[in-house]
Amino acid sequence: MNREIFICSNCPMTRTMATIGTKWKPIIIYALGNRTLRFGELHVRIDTISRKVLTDQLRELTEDGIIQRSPAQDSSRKVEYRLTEKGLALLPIMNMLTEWNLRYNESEI
Amino acid sequence: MNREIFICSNCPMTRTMATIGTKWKPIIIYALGNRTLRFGELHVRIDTISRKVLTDQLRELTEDGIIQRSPAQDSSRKVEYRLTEKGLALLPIMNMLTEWNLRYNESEI
DNA sequence: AAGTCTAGTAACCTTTAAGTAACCAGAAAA
DNA sequence: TTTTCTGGTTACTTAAAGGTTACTAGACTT
Repeated sequence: MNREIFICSNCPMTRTMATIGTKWKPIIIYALGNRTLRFGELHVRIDTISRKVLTDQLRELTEDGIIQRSPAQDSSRKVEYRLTEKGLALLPIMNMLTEWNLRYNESEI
Repeated sequence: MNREIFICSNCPMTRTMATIGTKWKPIIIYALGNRTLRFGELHVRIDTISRKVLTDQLRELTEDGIIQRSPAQDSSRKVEYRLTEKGLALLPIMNMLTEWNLRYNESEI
């Protein structure tokens, strides 16, 4: 009965990657930070993403409860996005990832 | 001169994702943890990955300095892998990610 | 010697996330 | 009225990560 072997096929890391492990979600989360931004503002900041993909990813992040979409206060056609509490809890982790990368992959000696 | 706009197309998060943002790397790092494992042991733990992809990703992680590959001490044909200091620095961040996921996506109320 | 183990490798295929281009409709501005 | 803005949507394509299958060679075991 060797059930002690750690099986990672459905381990916490695998499940976590299934939720946020796409190319653009971490970048969108990072770009939002603790600001509230309109679609267009996000698109300017992440200027290499297509509007299609940005739309798709924003919708998924909204459905997953990581960001919140609401009409902009000064306009009915503009919408704005911001991180929810759930999303904000991710931010420091994202920041730590970038610090790790800065330190280990980008520092010049 | 509006250079204050934060452009994320080559921001820290984008660069970080370029280095570790693939399907299997975070999972491999998590599965290794602070252990030293042989190829076959890793494969048992991540049992849904193909040997081809495991080999590929292990080689990239080795080239990136995140893991270290060395002959096993008790055998010349077996090789073992472990996280480097650089890789170990990632581990707590990975753990935090899974804790986040556990708390926000998997908790039953 | 034959069979098994070990960590791959090669050739090719599949999947799907991401990308391209064109279009849309309502609201707002000129 | 026309044009621009805004946040999409649609139809299709592309790229590449990941997967499948078969094979390899040396080391080890029977």
